[in-house]
Amino acid sequence: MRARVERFAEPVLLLLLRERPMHGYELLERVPPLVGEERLDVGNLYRALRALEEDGIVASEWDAELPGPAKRTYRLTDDGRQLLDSWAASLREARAVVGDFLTRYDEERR
Amino acid sequence: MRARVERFAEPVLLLLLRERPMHGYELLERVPPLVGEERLDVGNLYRALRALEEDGIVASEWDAELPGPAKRTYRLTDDGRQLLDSWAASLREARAVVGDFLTRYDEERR
DNA sequence: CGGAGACATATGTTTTTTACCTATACTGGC
DNA sequence: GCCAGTATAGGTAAAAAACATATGTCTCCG
Repeated sequence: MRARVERFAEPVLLLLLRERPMHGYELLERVPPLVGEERLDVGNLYRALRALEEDGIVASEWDAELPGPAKRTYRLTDDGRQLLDSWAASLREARAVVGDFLTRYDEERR
Repeated sequence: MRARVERFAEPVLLLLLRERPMHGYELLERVPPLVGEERLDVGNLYRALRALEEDGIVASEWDAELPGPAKRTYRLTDDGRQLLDSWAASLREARAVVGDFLTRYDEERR
């Protein structure tokens, strides 16, 4: 019964892409440690990326640097940066709410 | 796009019931401020309570103190206390994960 | 040179969680 | 008698997550 933040993978994705553009497979490896999970579902990751692209949060292009399987490099758009900022604000609130819960939990502990 | 902790209403329920037994309708009023939401869905609340009871996390009995509609008073069982403890531990972790995210977010802000 | 395994992207389906809506019953006050 | 507040409960739709499978490329190894 692990407590998890809803859709937390999304802001993590955006954060990583703000640091530098990368492709999906790399995100697949880099997201989990930040989320505190073993692994990220592959299918859902690519679906999420395409959804974010539809909404103009990320943009991608195929890498033509020949060798290796076709890969798409994603980068954060300006709208994406804004979305990340609002995720951050919202996560700060959520963290405070959990903090209040824990304070109250510790208070009346017995 | 509010960041919410998955199933957060449940540990809040348990916390409130640890403080003192109460009935569902009272929880309905007391949970939302702790969760940082406007309201808690009525139907889901009672469903959750019955599920928790099936699992031996809470126990309830009808109040026969006549006036008013029939009401059920819920209290936390020993198993419930244990579950609350493990929720708390898990929420502490989740809070730390979000904290790390925010630190990293603030670092490379630009 | 054939096959295993890592890299890379993607779709389909099921389950779980949440949201939304409706139903029922008792009581007090107007 | 009816309306609003108290109290519990079911049904169903939508959203999110988990689980499973497909397809193609390239590298390394025997």
